[in-house]
Amino acid sequence: MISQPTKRASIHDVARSAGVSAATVSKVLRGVTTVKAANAQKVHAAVEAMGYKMDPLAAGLRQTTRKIIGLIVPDLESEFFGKIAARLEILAEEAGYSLSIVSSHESEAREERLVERMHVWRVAGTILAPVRSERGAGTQLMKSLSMTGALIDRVVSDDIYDTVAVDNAGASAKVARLLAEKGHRHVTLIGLNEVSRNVRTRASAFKQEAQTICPDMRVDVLMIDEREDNFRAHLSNYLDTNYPSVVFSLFQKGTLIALSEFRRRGLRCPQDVSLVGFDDTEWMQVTYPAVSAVVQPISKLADHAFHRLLAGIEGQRDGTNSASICHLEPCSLQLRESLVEVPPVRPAEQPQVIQGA
Amino acid sequence: MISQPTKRASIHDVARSAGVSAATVSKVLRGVTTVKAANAQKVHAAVEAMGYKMDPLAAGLRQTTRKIIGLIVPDLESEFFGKIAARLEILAEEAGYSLSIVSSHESEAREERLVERMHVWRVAGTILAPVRSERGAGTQLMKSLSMTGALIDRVVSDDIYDTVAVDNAGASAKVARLLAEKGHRHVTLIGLNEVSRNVRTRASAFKQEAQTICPDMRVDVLMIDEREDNFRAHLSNYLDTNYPSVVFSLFQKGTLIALSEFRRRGLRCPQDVSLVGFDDTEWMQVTYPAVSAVVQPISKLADHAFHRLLAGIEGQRDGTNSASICHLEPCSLQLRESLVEVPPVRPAEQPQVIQGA
DNA sequence: CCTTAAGAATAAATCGGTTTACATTTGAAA
DNA sequence: TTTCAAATGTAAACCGATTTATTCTTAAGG
Repeated sequence: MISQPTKRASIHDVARSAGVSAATVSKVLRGVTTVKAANAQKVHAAVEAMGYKMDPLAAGLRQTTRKIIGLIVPDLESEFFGKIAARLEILAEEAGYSLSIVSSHESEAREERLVERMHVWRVAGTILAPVRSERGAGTQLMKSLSMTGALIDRVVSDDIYDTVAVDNAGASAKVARLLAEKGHRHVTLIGLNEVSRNVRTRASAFKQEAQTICPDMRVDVLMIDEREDNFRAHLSNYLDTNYPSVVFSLFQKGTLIALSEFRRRGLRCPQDVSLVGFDDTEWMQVTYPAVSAVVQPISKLADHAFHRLLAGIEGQRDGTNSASICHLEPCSLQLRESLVEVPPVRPAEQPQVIQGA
Repeated sequence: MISQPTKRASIHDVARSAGVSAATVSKVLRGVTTVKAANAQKVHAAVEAMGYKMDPLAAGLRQTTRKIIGLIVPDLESEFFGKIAARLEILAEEAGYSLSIVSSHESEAREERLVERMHVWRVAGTILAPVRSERGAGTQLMKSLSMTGALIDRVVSDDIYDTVAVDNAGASAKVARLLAEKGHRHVTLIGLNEVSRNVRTRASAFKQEAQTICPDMRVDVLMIDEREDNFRAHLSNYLDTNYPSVVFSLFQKGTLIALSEFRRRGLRCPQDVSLVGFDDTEWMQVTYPAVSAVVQPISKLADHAFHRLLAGIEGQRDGTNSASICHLEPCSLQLRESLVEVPPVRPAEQPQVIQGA
């Protein structure tokens, strides 16, 4: 709430003070070497003396793009995208860019507007984590505006942009093999039918792998279309008449709901039923039992996306225009107390697949 | 990865196409009324025809500040600051600004650099959530650069900037009164001695209120200086020889650790020991028992900070330079299963205060 | 019909840098 | 000492808008 009386120093003020031209100051500041050492010294002294800081936005005015990278995520509240943003911020700065973070708030319409915003801001490149998939409105607009970019997370592959995502299918298959090894023959997958394809991919990959390596494994899929609110009720209803030896939750909150539902109905975990979750988080190591989970390599995701984008930005005039790359980052499995060898066999129940409303 | 062949249309192109001057186009676009309707129509038609979008950064070049508001938070991974950022993003856009979100990654040195970045970006105002407090490096630099701003969250009051924070003391006192009412006479507070003063404020306010309204209440304070890793061990050690009727966790993760530690040692919650946490989150309603918690009014915090900042920006030339305002937003209490009336009295133990290493 | 003031439109300056095109030094070879 | 190329330096154009100072219209009043 203070009024700034003194006008900010410009590059011309520095030039005058140093006794050289503005062009020379510009060269010195950008590290161009064709400047006599004596003059460079004078410029540095002047800059120091008057505390000059150049305006990075004005600097980019003459270029076609500015030293800015755009990041569009579906939400900022989740740990996942928060970590992505935090990591990318560091990477961008190390590369001399500043990161402009915006959230589409899970709205495709907004996603489209944000893509346009990145365009008018003349960002050097945009990393888009689409609300739905690589076929959403945002990606389309990016293409039609010929923007440089990369896609991340809820994405499979694209003809134009490089894509970087977690290997959902591979991780699910790995869990399937693990559960089979541990003797589990009755698994329940729980998931939410979101706009994002991720959860569905996880489910189908699990089923396929299970089918292949262990045909006698019963796999129930509890996939709810509705809002989360009813999720617990559906699960509870299911557990009234079904007794899986292990539950594999395909989304983070489901893991928590399953754990608390076990407790509510007096099921001991892992003695009565094991639990594995997709997506690891801090609290899973402090619950009792600590929960086994698929760990998504969030930092690596960000690293890879960033390097793909940078390649796109810097190799702009690369005539080859090589085909886009589709990168899948493998997940690791964090084993904790909630998953054990299958308990002694109980009377077999009839296979059954519940498909939510 | 596509190269953009066609140069972007500028305001001059639009002017030429519409058969008027650039100045006229500028007026039409900014809604200045001294333009003949016929010309305005032509401009709009031309804009539409060539898909012109003005460059918001070039537009602000001539002004002393741009239509940008800066937001500096200590981290982006937490739900708390994620929600703050998400809310402010919406508010800023509604007011015609765009929000530039950056994270200081809990580093005061970085916080300082980010304040400087906001300055060179010539933002209209900056909302700073300091790493430490209003007396940190970032706030100091903001003052010495005469920047417009507002402080949020880890902050009490300031002579220059308006401050907006949660009423930590009030909430703690409210919990103290509630626990007293419910008959609890042995409470354990658990907290982490962070750089932020928040947790310490919560502890001392609780003690003071307890002292006042219920002098016979025993209040143990378990405040750990070290990293979180050892926290669980300290708590476990404490519970070996102490039997509080309720634990009040002063930070979110502590709530989870307490809950799981209860289970590990076979303490039934809430029958054997009640639990209340500071800072509510999604998972607390799905655990068993569901956890009672102090709900921080995150959105309101953001709303208030934003309106204070906007007042600062727009009332810039307000000669009165009214004293800064210190706003405390009250918290509510979400009662769930984990807190009950005090169980039948057990043999009294000797009062004791444990102060972590 | 002539003045004159308000109303509209615009050329040019400006913001703070970069880049270009050209001028001036410098230094080594002739 | 002369010559020419390489090394340095700079004025001016430029980026894409806004704003100012000025000119050109228009319309009311005498």
